[in-house]
Amino acid sequence: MKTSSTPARRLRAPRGQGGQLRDELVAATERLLATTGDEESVSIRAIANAVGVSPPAIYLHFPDKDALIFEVCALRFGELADAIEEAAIGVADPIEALLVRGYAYVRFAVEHPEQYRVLFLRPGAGRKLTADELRSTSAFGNLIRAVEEAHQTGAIRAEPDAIATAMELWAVAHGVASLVIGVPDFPWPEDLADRVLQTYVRGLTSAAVSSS
Amino acid sequence: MKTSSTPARRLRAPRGQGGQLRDELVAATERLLATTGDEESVSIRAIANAVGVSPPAIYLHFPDKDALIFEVCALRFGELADAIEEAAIGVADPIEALLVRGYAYVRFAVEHPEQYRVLFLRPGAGRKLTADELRSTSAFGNLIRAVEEAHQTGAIRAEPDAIATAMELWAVAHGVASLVIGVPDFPWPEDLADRVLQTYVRGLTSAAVSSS
DNA sequence: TGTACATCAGTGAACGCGCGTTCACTGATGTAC
DNA sequence: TGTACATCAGTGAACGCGCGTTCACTGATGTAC
Repeated sequence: MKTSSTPARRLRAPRGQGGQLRDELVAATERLLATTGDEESVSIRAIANAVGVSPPAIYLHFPDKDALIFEVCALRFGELADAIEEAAIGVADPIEALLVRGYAYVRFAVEHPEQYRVLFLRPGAGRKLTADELRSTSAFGNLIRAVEEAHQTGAIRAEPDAIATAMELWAVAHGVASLVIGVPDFPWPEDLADRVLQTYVRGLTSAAVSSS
Repeated sequence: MKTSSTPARRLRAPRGQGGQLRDELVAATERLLATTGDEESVSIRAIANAVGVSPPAIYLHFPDKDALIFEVCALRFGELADAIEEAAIGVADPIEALLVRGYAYVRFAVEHPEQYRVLFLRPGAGRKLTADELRSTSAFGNLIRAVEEAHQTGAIRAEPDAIATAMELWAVAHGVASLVIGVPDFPWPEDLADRVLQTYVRGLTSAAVSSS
């Protein structure tokens, strides 16, 4: 059963519209990544076939395969950031806002496991993500601000600072997301993300530990 | 620079000792996985070359490549379980025991990132890990017992039960481990695992929430 | 108003490569008669 | 005590495959004179 037996040759773009194919390539790559979930199995030939174009045509718009994959990852990362912000809109309580962000993060990951895998779980996923880049990313920056807000209202502790606490929150949400994605056959409870995030944030709200 | 230019042909095993090569194949595969960190790049040819044997010799001991990789994963999983148990020996306080288990888990993962990747982060890693298998695994079973102990002494809440709480603890530890492995260039604080686990367990120790 | 030319958006065939696996074989060693 | 034979632990060469990428090319379309 060859599912890709439809050549469906694409019409050639008119004179000035060469960049049009570029967008279609990105879209097709994103789609293929979503269905296969494995960067390795998304081949230049498969992408070209999905768009209805010959493999070398891709090199008119991207220097190599890595550049194409990277662009798709960047797009997905933006979508993840948008999904989180959208979820946090209009949530007044700063604690609730933190929880809602965490849920949105996990939901995005579980609903797009293959893309999440490409973003954070594939070998060398974060290789290009340096400290400055990540900190300037809207997603992480927004989370830091949300933590600061919760801290300034006295709702949570944030030690030693908001950045460290944001990292911890990220780790907790990432833990639920990547575990559910990585071990999918296990009967994870529906409310795993809720419980973990609530317990963690409760740990942040409780009085400072008295240890030395 | 070909590092594998040493053929170093291995001596043929004596008559009854055919299984000897089997062990050497497993050891070499484990070693290669540890250095490359990617199952895809650990090829039949590379394994055979590392042992000093021809590629087809592998098929005298394993039906296919998957069977060999799976056996190596199972071994590593056992080592992870052992490392956790060893760390928990002699820790009387049940809360401290939970924390110590979490640290040991994260430490194992960070010290053996490639093996951890093969165990839990590669595509299809947990595909073969069904609920019953995992529950009967010593590693997860021990964690459940540790949670029960902490619950019975009144040190923590465990809702709805110890199994669910064990899953949550796993998710939290896995979060730190896989994030540090997945985004290695980010300046993670040294004590990220400590802080996350402590905060989470503090959330478990605090009084039950009053929400409806 | 016609024509030579440049440009653009691609195509078709082929490159070398490494992969997992198969197949027919070899040669030492033990065993039966 | 010698010899034919079975078995065991491998080997060497080759299979078909899909991969990323390159190279020479095509043919429609706009532009300069």
